[in-house]
Amino acid sequence: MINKDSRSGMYISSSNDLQKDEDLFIPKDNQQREDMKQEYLLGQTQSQLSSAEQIEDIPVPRLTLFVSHMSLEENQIQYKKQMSIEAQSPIKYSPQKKQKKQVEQDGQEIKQLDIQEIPIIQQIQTRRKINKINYNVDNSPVEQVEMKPCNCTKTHCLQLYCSCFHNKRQCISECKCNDCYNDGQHEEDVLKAVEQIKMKEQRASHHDLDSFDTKQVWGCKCKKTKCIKGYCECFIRGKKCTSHCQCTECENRRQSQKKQKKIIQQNNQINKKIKKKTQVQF
DNA sequence: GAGTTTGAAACT
DNA sequence: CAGTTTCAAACTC
Repeated sequence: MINKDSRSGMYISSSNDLQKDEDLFIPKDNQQREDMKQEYLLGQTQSQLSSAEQIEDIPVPRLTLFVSHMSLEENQIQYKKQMSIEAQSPIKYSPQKKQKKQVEQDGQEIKQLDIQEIPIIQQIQTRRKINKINYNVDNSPVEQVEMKPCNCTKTHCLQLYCSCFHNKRQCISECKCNDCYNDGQHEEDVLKAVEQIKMKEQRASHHDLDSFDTKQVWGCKCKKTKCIKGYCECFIRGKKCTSHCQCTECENRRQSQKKQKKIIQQNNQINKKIKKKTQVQF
């Protein structure tokens, strides 16, 4: 069931998913916590993480190591007691506030060590600013004015081709779309279209894909553009391509540190050569 | 701004 | 599920 928020114009699933997510992070006791963890991990490994290779780059799940420093102070011994490792889906992992609250509840100082490699966020964010087109890639609040208008001609702005529709937004006055149904006056048609897409998702997808979640990236299939142009789904979203992608000659993959070092060395050598040449010429 | 290219989405 | 078509955005000139 999908409803529409009258203030934001966004389409909202009325299921109690949020509540369920909330529950995930407030386990009543250790046993319950353990059960949920096992259940979640089992689901992940069976449905999505079929191989170690797949785990390499994908955004799911996020593993968090909880370490207790309490025991350290008590015994004056330099050791850390591992409490648990928890898997957290990128959609479901709790924001920092929630985690802090949980720490307070436990009455212990728990330090979180993210096992997942932290990406170079700054770099991505800079590029995001440049490439931020119609997709609300970082889910930041976007004013209607900031949205790039669409130009749909044939789809009544009721298919995922339409970036406004895809972002769960009504078309704006700047849009140059033809015969637009995504204008707030054809709510029934819009809801029908949304339902239809959701139905298709359920039938086709093998994971909990949400076509309307533009933060989710499940891999591009770029063939010619090396994933470094605006045609690439991953590139647009400021993400590196992963093993989910079916792209060819990709230049948007995370390189190993060794490779990166090699490239830097090569670049330095080239720069040196160029410097030498220019010095000789003058 | 028009025409071309591209890859996602939709269709068969 | 794979191949094809349609679509709108990105890109080029």
